[in-house]
Amino acid sequence: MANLTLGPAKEPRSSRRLGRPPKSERAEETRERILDAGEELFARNGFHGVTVRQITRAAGVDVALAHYYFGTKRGLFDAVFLRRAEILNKERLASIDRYESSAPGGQPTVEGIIEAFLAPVLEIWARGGPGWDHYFALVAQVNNTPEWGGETMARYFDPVIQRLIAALRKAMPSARDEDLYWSYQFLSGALTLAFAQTGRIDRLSGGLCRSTDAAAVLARLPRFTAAGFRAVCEGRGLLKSA
Amino acid sequence: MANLTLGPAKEPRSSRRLGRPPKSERAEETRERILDAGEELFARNGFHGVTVRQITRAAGVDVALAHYYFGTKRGLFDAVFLRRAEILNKERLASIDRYESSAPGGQPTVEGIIEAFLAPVLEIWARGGPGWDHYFALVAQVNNTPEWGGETMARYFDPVIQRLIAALRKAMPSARDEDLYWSYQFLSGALTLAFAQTGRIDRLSGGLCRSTDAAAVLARLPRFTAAGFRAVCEGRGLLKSA
DNA sequence: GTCTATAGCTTGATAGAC
DNA sequence: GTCTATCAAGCTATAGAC
Repeated sequence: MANLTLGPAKEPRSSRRLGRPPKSERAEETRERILDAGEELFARNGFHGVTVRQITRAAGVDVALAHYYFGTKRGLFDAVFLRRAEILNKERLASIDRYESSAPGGQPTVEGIIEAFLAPVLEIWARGGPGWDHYFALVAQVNNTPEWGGETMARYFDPVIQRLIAALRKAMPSARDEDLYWSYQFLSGALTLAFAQTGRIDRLSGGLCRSTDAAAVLARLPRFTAAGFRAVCEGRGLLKSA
Repeated sequence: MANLTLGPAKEPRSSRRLGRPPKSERAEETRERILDAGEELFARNGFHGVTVRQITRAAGVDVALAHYYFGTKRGLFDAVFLRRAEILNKERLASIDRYESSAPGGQPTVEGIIEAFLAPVLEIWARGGPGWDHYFALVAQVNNTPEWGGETMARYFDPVIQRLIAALRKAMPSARDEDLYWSYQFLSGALTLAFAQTGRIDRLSGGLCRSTDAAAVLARLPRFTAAGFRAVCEGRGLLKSA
């Protein structure tokens, strides 16, 4: 049934497999096929909009295997979400570190930091292929899902974001923390809606812009958000309220 | 079952009630109670995450009544979405018109237009009560839903957005249309993630900021996005690619 | 308009043979 | 590891009494 209170994944009843000790190569491939199919279908229809049967059917394997490998439907979802989050986080941390330690004149700028944060993501989006495409669309949905969306995003991504905020704080020493956090919230919303690829901008622009155009986002979003950060975090006293 | 291809609402089989001719006051109240409950539950769990039974149970009415009034589950969803969209659009159009016809010196600015566009929404969010709260969270989810989300947002909101773009085009005559549309896409993502109230910024900021703080958004989002528009739409030649 | 009753299916999950 | 078979529970939607 549709469950209103969607907690974290329950432990698989048969506790045989929690980590990742796949025996044969055939088994590992089966596991990956389920993850790939789940990624695509969860991204397209959301957690509740897909059945385990649809996923295994798309993967070309038996229903029971999904439960064998992942325990519950939610366990499968979490596995999908985690798989690429790890890669993404490593890339972004490395990029920020690299920029900070080699900033021109030893003085990192807001523009430089945000570019360093966004570029790896947008380049993966542009060049990563359909798997990444689906994954980013999934992140967009989770980011906008009340109740468990915020908790899930925090669990997987907050360390990198804290790293980003710290870097920006150093570049804008007079900025207030509330302003930094809210500005990041705006950046996050803008970025993930771009990921969602809903086709809305295609309609709105009469075909001039395309939802799938990662290069267009890369060319504009860093500039847009860096200017936003400066306007909010450096324009003290002008804010109407806290 | 969970339906992968979610088209527009099907005509109710019993074509008795499509428009809005509610006879008794009692009947009208029943209808509204179903809409209210649907609004809240759809917002919290998405279209597929809620059952018609849960909605009618929350509304304190019989299951069959939901089908009597709205035909299908999707018909109910669309009715929920439409109800407040109409109000919202009227307010925003009026606000932009009002600003344009009374701009200081007859010269509307980017900041003024965006403020005029955002203020009504954010003020309704701040003061509208829980029904509006749920509604905005629902919009956030739909906006980030691939496949039918873009189509739905376009259907209900595009006329107002075209009005906004036209006003901005006049204020920045040298801006390219692609830049205007993409900038609006970023604004839309930032705005709707703020609506989503996922609690993520609460966690991220260690309690310093609250997802529910409409005043904080009102104080920052117009400034953030106006600066973004200027940076993208007025900084010609500096863009890496189209 | 409202409710009872039910048709007809699909769901997540598991047990157990191979 | 993989598959067959199955369960209890829940689903949307409708027909028909009141």
